[in-house]
Amino acid sequence: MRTKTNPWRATLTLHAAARTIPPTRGFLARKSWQTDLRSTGPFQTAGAIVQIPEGRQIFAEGDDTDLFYKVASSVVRICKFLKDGRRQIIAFHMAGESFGFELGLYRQFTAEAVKECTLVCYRRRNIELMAQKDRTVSRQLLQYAMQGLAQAQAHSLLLAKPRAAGRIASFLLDWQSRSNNGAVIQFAMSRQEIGDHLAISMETVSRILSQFERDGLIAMPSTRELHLLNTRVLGEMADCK
Amino acid sequence: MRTKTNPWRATLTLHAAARTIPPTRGFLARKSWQTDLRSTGPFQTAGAIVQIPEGRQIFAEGDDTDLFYKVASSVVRICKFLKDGRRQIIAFHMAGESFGFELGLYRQFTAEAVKECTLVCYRRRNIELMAQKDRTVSRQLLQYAMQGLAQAQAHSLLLAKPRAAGRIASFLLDWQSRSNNGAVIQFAMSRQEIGDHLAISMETVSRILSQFERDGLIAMPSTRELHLLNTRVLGEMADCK
DNA sequence: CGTCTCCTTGATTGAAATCAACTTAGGTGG
DNA sequence: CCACCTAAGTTGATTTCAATCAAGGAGACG
Repeated sequence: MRTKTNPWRATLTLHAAARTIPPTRGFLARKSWQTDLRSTGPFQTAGAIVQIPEGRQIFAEGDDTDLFYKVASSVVRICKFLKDGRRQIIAFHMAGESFGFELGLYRQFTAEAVKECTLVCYRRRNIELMAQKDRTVSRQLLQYAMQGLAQAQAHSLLLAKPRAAGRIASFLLDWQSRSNNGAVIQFAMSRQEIGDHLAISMETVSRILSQFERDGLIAMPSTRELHLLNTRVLGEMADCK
Repeated sequence: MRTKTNPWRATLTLHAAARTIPPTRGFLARKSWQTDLRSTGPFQTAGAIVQIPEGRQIFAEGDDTDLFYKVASSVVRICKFLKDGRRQIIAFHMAGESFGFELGLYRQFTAEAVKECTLVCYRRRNIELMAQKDRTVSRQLLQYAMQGLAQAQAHSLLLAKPRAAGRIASFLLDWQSRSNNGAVIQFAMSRQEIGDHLAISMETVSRILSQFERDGLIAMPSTRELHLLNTRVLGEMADCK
């Protein structure tokens, strides 16, 4: 092994295990299809509930796109493993958000549980059949796709920011608005994961969060808990840098 | 910087049946969830042809999302004007590609003609009504949204590249595959526009293209014409940096 | 108590932004 | 046709910011 530690190499070994352990298709086929009490849409009766342990892969690049998901609890990361060894996290999804929608027959991205999470899993084929009969289903599908599009575009705008501080400020405000938890943010993900999402190094994430704290913009009671103290200035940083 | 007038609305009233549009191709051409409406689709009779002069705005941030478009000729840029004065171009669209699809009632982005261009314009309300009756229309809508999603995700991956050379190499290869013109690329856009798309400065774009030429990766007979000489090495740069 | 992982902080290096000067291409009118 | 003008593009010098390399600290856990 190398002297330099690769924080997600551990997760990579989990992938290998995950590929053999949870046989996505058979596993779910055996599972009884049950009603998702959290869902309110027309998909209500179509989902199966799945539990995924921390760090475990949900699907991998190259898999069939025969299933898609909705997060019931915790956080999921959607990532791409690049040839140069980097991992780019193109999205985090939290409770209520759907993911796993893809255009082609095979997946372009890998999905993994950031922490142990509960998902509702839909069989694409079933939903497509439903969409043929039920107009509300096809509208819901379009809605999901458009939400994903808006999120991806927002992420492009974030990555286009020239300064790391601006990206982190944007990320904090976005995360706050999505988690609906007031000024308090509970991070499920590590500094490394934040960095892989914002395309900056773990060290820079740490440095800038420290700087924000020194400037009185945030408070960090613990490494994974963060209070936004001055959203106005954070917003200015997000807008301007 | 640019004119604020919207002179194309007048042109809209002259309703002409949309002629056959070049079919979508390239990385978006996938099997599933795809409907090809190039000659028989219901969209064929629903579009109005519009001509937009160079640099002119097609729609602006804040406008109603009551129309969407397909490019018949030339190139369109979709951009966001940021508070710090920067312009981020989130996408270029070329012949055969559609744009202007947005989730909400009001636009998040501005569209402008890079060069004088011809568009086919669809009224969203009409298409939605058609989608209620015709399943192929609703599938086409979903298809458009998914294509936009895939493109936005690809752009996120591009912007996440840490080195400017990698972004430019990716951009060149993407542009080549979309323009279907062999190894020759004709740029409609300026260095500044490329920079605004890749989130790097105009000067760096110029420097790196010069470097590529010195390294024998490309040839530049003129500033807007570019020949890819070594796509293998360009591909490696796109992958690795 | 040691060990591991995650996080923080410091020192150095490297790449791109910025500032600035200069060149080229394209258009206009004499 | 040329002289001129302007916008676009190139190249160089300097500065700035974040990556990298390196070391140490904090918390979890057996």
